[in-house]
Amino acid sequence: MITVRFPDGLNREFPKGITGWEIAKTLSTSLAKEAVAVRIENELWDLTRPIEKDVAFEVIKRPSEIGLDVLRHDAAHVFAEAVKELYPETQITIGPSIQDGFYYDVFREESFTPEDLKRIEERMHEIVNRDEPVTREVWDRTKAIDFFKSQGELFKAEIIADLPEESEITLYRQGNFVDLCRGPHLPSTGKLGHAFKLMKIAGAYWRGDHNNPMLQRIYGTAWSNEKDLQTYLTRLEEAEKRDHRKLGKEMNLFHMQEEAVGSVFWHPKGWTLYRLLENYIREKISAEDYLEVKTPQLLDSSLWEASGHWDKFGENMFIVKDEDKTLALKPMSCPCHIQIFRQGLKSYRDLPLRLAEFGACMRNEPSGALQGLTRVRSMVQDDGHIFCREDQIKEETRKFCLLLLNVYRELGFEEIIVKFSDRPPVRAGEDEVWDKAEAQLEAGARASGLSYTLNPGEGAFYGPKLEFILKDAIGRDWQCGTLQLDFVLPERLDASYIGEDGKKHRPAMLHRAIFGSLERFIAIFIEHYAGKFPLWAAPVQAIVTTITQEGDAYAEKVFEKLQAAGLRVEKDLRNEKINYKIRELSLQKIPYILVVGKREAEDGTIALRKLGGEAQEILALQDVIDKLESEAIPPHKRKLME
RNA sequence: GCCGGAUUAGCUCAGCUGGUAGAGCAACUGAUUUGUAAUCAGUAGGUCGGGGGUUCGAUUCCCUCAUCCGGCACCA
Repeated sequence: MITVRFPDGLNREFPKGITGWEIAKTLSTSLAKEAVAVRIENELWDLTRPIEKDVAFEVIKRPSEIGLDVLRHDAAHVFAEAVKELYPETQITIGPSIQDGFYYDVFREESFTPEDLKRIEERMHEIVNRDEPVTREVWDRTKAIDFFKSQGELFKAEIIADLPEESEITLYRQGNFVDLCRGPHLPSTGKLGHAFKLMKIAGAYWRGDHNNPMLQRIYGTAWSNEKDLQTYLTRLEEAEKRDHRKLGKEMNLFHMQEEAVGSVFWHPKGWTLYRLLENYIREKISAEDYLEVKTPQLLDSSLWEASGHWDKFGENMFIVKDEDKTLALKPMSCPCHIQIFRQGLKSYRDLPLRLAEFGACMRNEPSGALQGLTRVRSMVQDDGHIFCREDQIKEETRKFCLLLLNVYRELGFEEIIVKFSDRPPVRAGEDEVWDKAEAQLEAGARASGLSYTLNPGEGAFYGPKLEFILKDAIGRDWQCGTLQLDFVLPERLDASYIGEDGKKHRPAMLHRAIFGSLERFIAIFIEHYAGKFPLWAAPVQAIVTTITQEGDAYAEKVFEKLQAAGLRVEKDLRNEKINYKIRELSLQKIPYILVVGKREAEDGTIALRKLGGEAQEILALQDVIDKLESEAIPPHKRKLME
C-alpha cells in the first residue's frame, strides 16, 4: 500500500501501482470526469501513470489554468497527428501550449493554405472521435534518435540529440502517431473534446534564429468547452473593434499612406489628442524639475561615430549626403543632450541635471516590423536624460519610477508589466561598474515599491534597464516607458563635472521616457479606451445639436457659452432627424451631446446625453457648463482643486 | 529582412471556372422641420494597388514591384 496526501491535508491509503485517474474516481465521478492530469509531488503526471510510492497528490481539473495547458498541448498533438495523416511529407518540430491555445511549427516544402487548415481541422475532429488511447513510453536516446531519423523527422532527431544527458526521453503514442514529449497528456484523444479551432498560418524560424530555415507555424485555440471557445472568439472580435488603426480612421484622428511609410499624418482631432497628452506629460515633468530643450534633427556622422551609434545602430539610421559631409537623421536624442550638458563647466552643484525633449527621431525599421502607430519610422519620444553623481542614481531612479507609475495610473492603466534587464553577455564597462549600476538601479526601483520580473542578460550594452510594458487590445506587449542607466556615453562623448574635490568627474546618465513614443502611447491609449476617451482628453468634448431649426439661435448661444468656458465644443445644426444625428454623433464617440429644441430654448435648459448612456438629463445651461468644466479637469490638476 | 494572406467607389465589402464591374453607407440635389442610435426620392462617383506577360479578350491566369494585415527575426 502507499499513502496519498491530498491538498486538504488528509491522507489515504491506496494499493501500490494505482493510477491518478483511479484515485480521482474514488473521490467523485464528476471529479474523475473533469480530471485531465494529476500533480504528483511537484510534477504533472498522466492520469494513467501508476503511482508506486507515498506522494502528495492533486487532481488537475479541465478548466483550471494548468488543465487548459494540458488540453492545449493535447490539441497540438492531435494537430500533428492530423497533419501527418494528411500530409505525410511534413516534418514536425515543436508544438507548445501558449496563452489561449497552442501552435505547432512544421516543415514542408509546400505552403499550407487556409483550405488545408480546414481539412486538418476536420481530421482533428475525426481523431477526437476515434478516441485513440494515449500512452507514455520511455525510450533509449539513441534508439529514439534513430527512430525519428528513420521516419524522416530530422528536426525531432536534432531536438533529442540536444537534450541534456540526464534527461529521460519520453514518447507519447496515439494511434499510429508517436511524438517526443515530456507530457502529461490526456488518457485518450476523445478527452480533448471539440472546443478547438485552427486560427492562422505564420512563419517562424527554426529555433528562433533567422539564419535557420523558416518553418510554418500554425496557431490554434483550444478550450475546456464549446461555450468558452465561443466566448474567446467573441472577445477577439470585440478586441478588433478597438484597434487604433480602425478607430483612427473612423474617428478621423490620423492616417498613413504609401508615400510616407511609417510616418503619421495627424488630423485635427488626432493632433488635439496628441497635444493634450504632450502637454500633460510636459506639466508632469516640469513639476519634477526637468528642463525642456530642443536639439537638431540632422547631425554630422562624426558625432554618431563618437557616440558608437554609427557602429551599433548604423543600419537603422537614415543617412543624408551634403556636399562633402555625411549627415544622419537622429534616431535618438541622447548624444544631443550631452552636447548641451557639455556647454560650459558643470559643477557637482548643478547635479542632478534633468534635460527633457519631445525628440523627433527617425529610425529605418525593418519593413516587416512596421505596424500602425505602435511601430513607426518617424516618432517623437518624451525623452529625458538625467545627469547625476553615482550616489544620486538610487534616488533619481526612485523618483522616476514613482512619476511613471503615477502617470500610468492617472491615465487609467492598471496593468503594467515591469522588467528589470541586467548585464548582457556582450557589454561595455567593468564588472565592478555593472555590479554598482545594477545594485543602484534595483535599489531605486525597489524603493519606489515597484514589483518587476527579472529579464536576465537583456540589458543594453551600456547599462541595465527597467522596461515598462503595456498591452494593446489583442494582448500584445509594447514597451512604452523605460529607464536605462549608462556609464558609457558620458565617457565616449566626454561629459564631465567638477566635484567637491575640485577634480573632473564623469556623471552617470539616466535615459528615461514615460510614454516611450507619443505615437505608440497614443495607440495604446486609443485601444485602452476603445476611443471613448475621458473628457479631458477627448478631442471634441461636446456637441450642440438641434431638433428643428427653431432651436438654431439658442444652439448658437449655447455653443458660444461652452466655447467661452474653454470647452472643445462643436455644433450640428443640420436639418436631419434627431435620431439620425444622435446615432451619428454617438458613433463618433463624442462624450456629450447637448440637444436643444423648442422647450430647452424657452426654459434656458439643455437635454444632456452622455456617451453610452440610455437616457438624457434636463439641466440648466449653467449647470451643464459647470458639470463639464469640472469633469474636464485633467487628472493631475484634479487633486489640487479638491 | 523572412513566411503566409490581402489590395475593387470616400468607407465597408460582393464579383464561381477569363467576355472591361455591383451593393450598403457617405457625398451632391430636391422633398421633409422631425424630441434621443439610420426619413424618402434622385444624381454623380471606379485605368479593379503600379508595371510587365499569356490570350482575340485579363479585375479574374502568370511574373514582378509597392503597400497593408498576421506571425517570425529585429526593437540600441
